[in-house]
Amino acid sequence: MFAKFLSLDKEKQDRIINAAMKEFAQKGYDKASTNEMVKEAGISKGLLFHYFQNKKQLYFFLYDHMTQLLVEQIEEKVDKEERDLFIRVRQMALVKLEIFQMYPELFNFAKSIFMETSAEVIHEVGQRGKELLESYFKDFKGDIDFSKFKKGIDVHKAFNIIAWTLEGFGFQQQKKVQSLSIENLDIEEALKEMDEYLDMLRNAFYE
Amino acid sequence: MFAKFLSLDKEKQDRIINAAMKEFAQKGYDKASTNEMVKEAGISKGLLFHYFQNKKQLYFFLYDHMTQLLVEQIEEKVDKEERDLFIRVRQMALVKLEIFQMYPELFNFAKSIFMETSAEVIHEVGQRGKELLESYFKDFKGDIDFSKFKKGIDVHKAFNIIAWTLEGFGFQQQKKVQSLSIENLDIEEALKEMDEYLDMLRNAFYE
DNA sequence: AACACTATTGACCAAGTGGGTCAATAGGAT
DNA sequence: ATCCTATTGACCCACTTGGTCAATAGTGTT
Repeated sequence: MFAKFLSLDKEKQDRIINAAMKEFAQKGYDKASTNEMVKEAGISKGLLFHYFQNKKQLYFFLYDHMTQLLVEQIEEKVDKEERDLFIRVRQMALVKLEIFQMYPELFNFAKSIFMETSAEVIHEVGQRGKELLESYFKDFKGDIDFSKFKKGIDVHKAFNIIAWTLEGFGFQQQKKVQSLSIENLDIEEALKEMDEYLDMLRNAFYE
Repeated sequence: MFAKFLSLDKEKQDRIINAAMKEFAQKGYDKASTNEMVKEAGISKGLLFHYFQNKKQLYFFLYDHMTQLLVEQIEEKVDKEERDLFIRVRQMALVKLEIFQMYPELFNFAKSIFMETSAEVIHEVGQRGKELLESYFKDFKGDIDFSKFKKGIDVHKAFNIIAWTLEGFGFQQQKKVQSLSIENLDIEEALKEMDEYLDMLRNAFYE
């Protein structure tokens, strides 16, 4: 169904994907403008509608395509046998970083889907989202080794603190990239800093 | 200049303020629709433009009015002599909670201002924002007692972890309020939970 | 050169929405 | 009755929307 689009050279594909995700993420389905997308992607209006029948089809193409990418990457790069929470969390962060470098708008797009209120798409979004996200989180909770935690620590709360810290750190880095122009963010440096945060939390929560 | 508006009964004022902040926060200045605002507030289009000359004036009224409220409340309820980081942070959280109960959209509105890109308002926003936010954060960093921290702890990072945890927790509670209908959130319960998070972090970082 | 075939453009369309206006009405006070 | 203000919502025109389509550019084959 998207054979024409998928046979484009990858660079152009990605330009279109990123432009569309950015617009949908910022404005929501209804207010997102296909005009803005084509301007940002540097293609003509006609071309976008040559590849995708209409706005809705484009939206769900992005949804499915990006979901697939996410699942693939997690499957490939996260070791499901690893039982240490911090190592698992770190692996997830690496996956996120890698994807972010290719599709900087993907996570904003994903977040925006949760907040979507448009009557046009909300039903179908609801349907597709359920299964996937559930299986994804069940996988993750899988079998973490909680015996390493100090006695008396509420592991659920500890997990939240770790997640929120990573989220906050990620957001901070994202803003840094946006302000300091293009990809001259020192990734090594950022990872080192992230590890320092994780070390602090490991010392705080592990025996 | 806004005498007419300010002499309205407070309930109606707040309905209008909340509706406008919500719309601006969700869509950004340009795409925010005054039609949506009046629909949400339950007033007529004409009335809104009876109180405010135009959209821009409304926007900056909200900006100034909410800034003032925030500063007042912090001035009143945060003890500047208190040198313990956790106590100070908790006081700030209480201020935030109180404001949130009256203006649930205020913090979303504030966040949206930072991301505003509209040519119409961006310059003036930039100008007003600077002074205020700077003085606000200088005040806060004021003179916290860092001697209570464990040796070897990076206090800057510790502060970030605390801030991100509070942010994450706050966001979680906000979502809970939105989904579980109106104000039947148990505030006592929420505060207790927040204190448990703060206790965990105090144990982690203090000697 | 001539032809075929696809990729790509952008002017164009009808429908809808935007901010803002204003004559008309409702309500209350005197 | 009269005056004054608060409030309404139909209306205006400019602009944007998703989507179309005839025309053009580009590429390869003969």
